[in-house]
Amino acid sequence: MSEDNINNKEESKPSISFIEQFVAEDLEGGKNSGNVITRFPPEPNGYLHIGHAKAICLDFGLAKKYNGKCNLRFDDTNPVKEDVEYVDSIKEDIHWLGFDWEEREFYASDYFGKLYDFAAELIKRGLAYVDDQPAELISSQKGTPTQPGTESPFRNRQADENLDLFRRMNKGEFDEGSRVLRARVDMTSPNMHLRDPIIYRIIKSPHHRTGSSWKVYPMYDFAHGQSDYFEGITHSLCTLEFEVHRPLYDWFIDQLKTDDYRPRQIEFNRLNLTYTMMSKRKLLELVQEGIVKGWDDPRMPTLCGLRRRGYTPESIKKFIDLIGYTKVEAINDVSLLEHAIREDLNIKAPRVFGVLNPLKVIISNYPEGKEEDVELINNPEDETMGKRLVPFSRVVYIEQDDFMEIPPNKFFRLAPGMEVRLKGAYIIKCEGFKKDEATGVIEEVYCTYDKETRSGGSGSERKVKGTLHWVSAKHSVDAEVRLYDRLFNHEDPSGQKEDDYRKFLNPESLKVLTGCKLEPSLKSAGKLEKFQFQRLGYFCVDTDSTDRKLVFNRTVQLKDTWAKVNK
RNA sequence: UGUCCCGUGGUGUAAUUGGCAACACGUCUGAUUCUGGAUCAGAAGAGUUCAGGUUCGAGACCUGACGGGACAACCA
Repeated sequence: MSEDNINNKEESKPSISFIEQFVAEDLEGGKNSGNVITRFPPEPNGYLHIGHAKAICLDFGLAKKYNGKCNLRFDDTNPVKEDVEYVDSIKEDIHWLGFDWEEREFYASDYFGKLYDFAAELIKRGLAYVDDQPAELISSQKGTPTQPGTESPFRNRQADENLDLFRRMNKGEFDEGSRVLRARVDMTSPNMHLRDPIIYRIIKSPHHRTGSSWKVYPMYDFAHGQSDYFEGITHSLCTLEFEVHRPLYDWFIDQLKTDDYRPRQIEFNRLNLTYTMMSKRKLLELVQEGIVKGWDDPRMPTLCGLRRRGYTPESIKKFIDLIGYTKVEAINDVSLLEHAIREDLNIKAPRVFGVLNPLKVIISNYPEGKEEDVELINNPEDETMGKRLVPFSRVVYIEQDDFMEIPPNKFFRLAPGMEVRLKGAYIIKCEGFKKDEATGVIEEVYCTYDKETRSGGSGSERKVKGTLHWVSAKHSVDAEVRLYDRLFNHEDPSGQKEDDYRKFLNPESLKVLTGCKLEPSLKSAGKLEKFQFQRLGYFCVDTDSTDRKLVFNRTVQLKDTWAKVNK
């Protein structure tokens, strides 16, 4: 192999997605004067979820990489479903992810005037007509994917009359549903979207931005492509289901454009995650039916839910980077998302002691009333995070799981006669325990400690098989800890034809633990602050937490090879 | 009985545009560890849905099957 080849291998760039390849080609071809302008176009009718994050990362990320701009545009063409509540949450979530649209905050409703004029122009050119038929009739005349449609009796209405009716529709002279404006394309097209699509309908509810100045509203298909055109979008990135809409968008732009410029639409696969679902409608049902506690319930795949769960924007972006953009409809394993958050928090989260299911351990030869501070490293992955002092005393709590009366093989924890290290403190030996014979519950464990084995001390070299986390009973703070598991116990809960997704709800998706014992330093933790509870997982302070009642959420468990062995 | 899109280890993606399939997650070993975490070393696992064709050479190109998906809201 020549030296050149070796160098090439070492320098080989990470591959870019097919979308980015198209963009790069356009740039090389001198299209759009070398500009890249994208847009993220949410409808303000729900909260953003991780699937939207995939689009956001693409739209904003690509623009940034190619020195372009990305607009935020709310597709607010349906006043009956949309609300400012959603506008605000969407903006917050995009910022949280770390993207910014500067002053370019647009609304499809900004273009209602232009869109109306364009529709009027289409009428004048004989390319649009007012249809007086009811919805069911129009629908039945559309035909089916395998059968051509039939033409409306109003299809050949004269332009003057169409124009007059369209104006009067907008003045509120007609009832909702009584008339629509349709584009005059081709009722026999194999593409259903081209069969004289409805482009305007009468809606009399007020709009969150334009109030009641309009009585007629453009359909999404009539607003979206043209909005891109008005904004000078060069690359219009969207999900696969809009592929069949593209010919329609092109048809509109053909009527509208005055030069060579036109936005290039590129479709990619939407994000699917195992054991959850992304349908906004179904997520709304979970909220409305009280199955979850709100849009920001930590079990939700919404960005606010993930944020409250303890996910970082970096971990979400890393995950999205890992899964890539293709045209294959894929379902991604949540374990990859979990890997991303573990990897991020491993570096960032300070380690602390928290005992979820406390078991009292009495160290009988440790002087009563004595207490001492032991020093612990905050994060072995990052020395700059320093050390802290944790109080130790005669009575400590350990995890119930860390003691067994009759241990199986390879149980490196506490059991009668066995020794174990209390991390950062001493080696202790189990001398006995107290058990409620009726229930079989272990109530207390009695140990002795080896004074010489204090961590960092002269006798600390001695090895024992297990190391446990612990909390001094006297100094511990109580907390509620919420353990989350997947919301559904089916990989694809909403993809089952026969069964409603509700059938697959995991009854154990939330377990609330009270009386958990935490080390005292946690008392002052701020909301959403993240920690690794050593040997257990990553946790963050819930937004419900107060000074009087600490509440933590478990973001994700640590990998647990013992649990696997134990199976 | 249509039109459009897609088929690469268990999962998600690569393959310098035609030169004998790479990475990540997961899985399994082992080392190490005062977290059964992290880290380190290693392993197993696909011959690219199938059948033809073009070519010296195909995961890439062509044809045809097969399989999956999208499209029939006055939703977006």
